[in-house]
Amino acid sequence: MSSDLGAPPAVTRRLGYLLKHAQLRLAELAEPLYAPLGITGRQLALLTLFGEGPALSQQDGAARLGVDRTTMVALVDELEARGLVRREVAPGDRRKRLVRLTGEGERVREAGEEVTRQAETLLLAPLSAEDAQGLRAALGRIVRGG
Amino acid sequence: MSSDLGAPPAVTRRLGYLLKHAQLRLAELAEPLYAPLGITGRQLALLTLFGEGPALSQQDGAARLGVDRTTMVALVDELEARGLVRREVAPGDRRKRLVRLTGEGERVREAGEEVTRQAETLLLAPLSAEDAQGLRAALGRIVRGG
DNA sequence: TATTGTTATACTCTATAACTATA
DNA sequence: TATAGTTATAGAGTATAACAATA
Repeated sequence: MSSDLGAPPAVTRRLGYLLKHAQLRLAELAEPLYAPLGITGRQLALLTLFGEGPALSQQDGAARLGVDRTTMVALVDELEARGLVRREVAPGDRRKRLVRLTGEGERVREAGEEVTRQAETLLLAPLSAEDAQGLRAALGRIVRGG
Repeated sequence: MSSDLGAPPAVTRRLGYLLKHAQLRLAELAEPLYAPLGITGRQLALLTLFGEGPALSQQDGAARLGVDRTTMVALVDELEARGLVRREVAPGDRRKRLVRLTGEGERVREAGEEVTRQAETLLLAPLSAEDAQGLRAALGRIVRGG
């Protein structure tokens, strides 16, 4: 009883621990799949964000992602440098920059979303389809704020 | 259809997004509760880790938490400076430092774990008891690596 | 006056490399 | 030679403050 290193440690039952490590594991699974596309998971999230629905300004995008608008500047800079998005002055308000995907950005987004599905499938592999769906739904409700 | 800002955005259905924001929300709920104890959530996780079972060396602790051993040095430094833990040379191996909670550290750990339960309860409030349990179990299985 | 994007700057978190002591 | 802890340093990632253009 002195080398009881296999005992279930309470830290690993904390939600904070579980959420952090689930995220780490997802990143581990996903990054190698993104690498061939030449983008990071973060960048793909941005392509997904700006690629859907009506064009968003940088600030709209920042708000949705929960990051600061100054952070968004750098993120959009990266994508613009790779030719995946372009900035357009908003017709109605010349202060705003609408972020739009280029043709190449659109292609990368589609390929990336397929890869995201693969990574999520790997992460959720230990769960039944039902439990996987339940996990996603539960997280969604938590995030949208009880 | 130009100001369709309420449409469900695909980014927010990605597991990466959900996990990150669930974590952010938990931190939001928990940090104000930890503040009166004079510790951060991170520090409490360390107290929980080192407070249970047989004493762990810094490196053992680092491995369990999934951080680098150099990171662990700084984390233990903080707790030691607050008088919550002390380092002891391991009897069998003078290179190792066993991290043990002081009496004060034990008191803070207990208070902190109670607060952690409260924060988790707040986070899980939108879920039924059954779904909350299902979420914890699903995350556990994912993290332990299916 | 207020807001959007931008820049400069600083802060936090974490890891890599190199050192010391022990094994 | 290898391992545990340590230190110095550097790299992400992010935010705050101040500025220019526009509203």
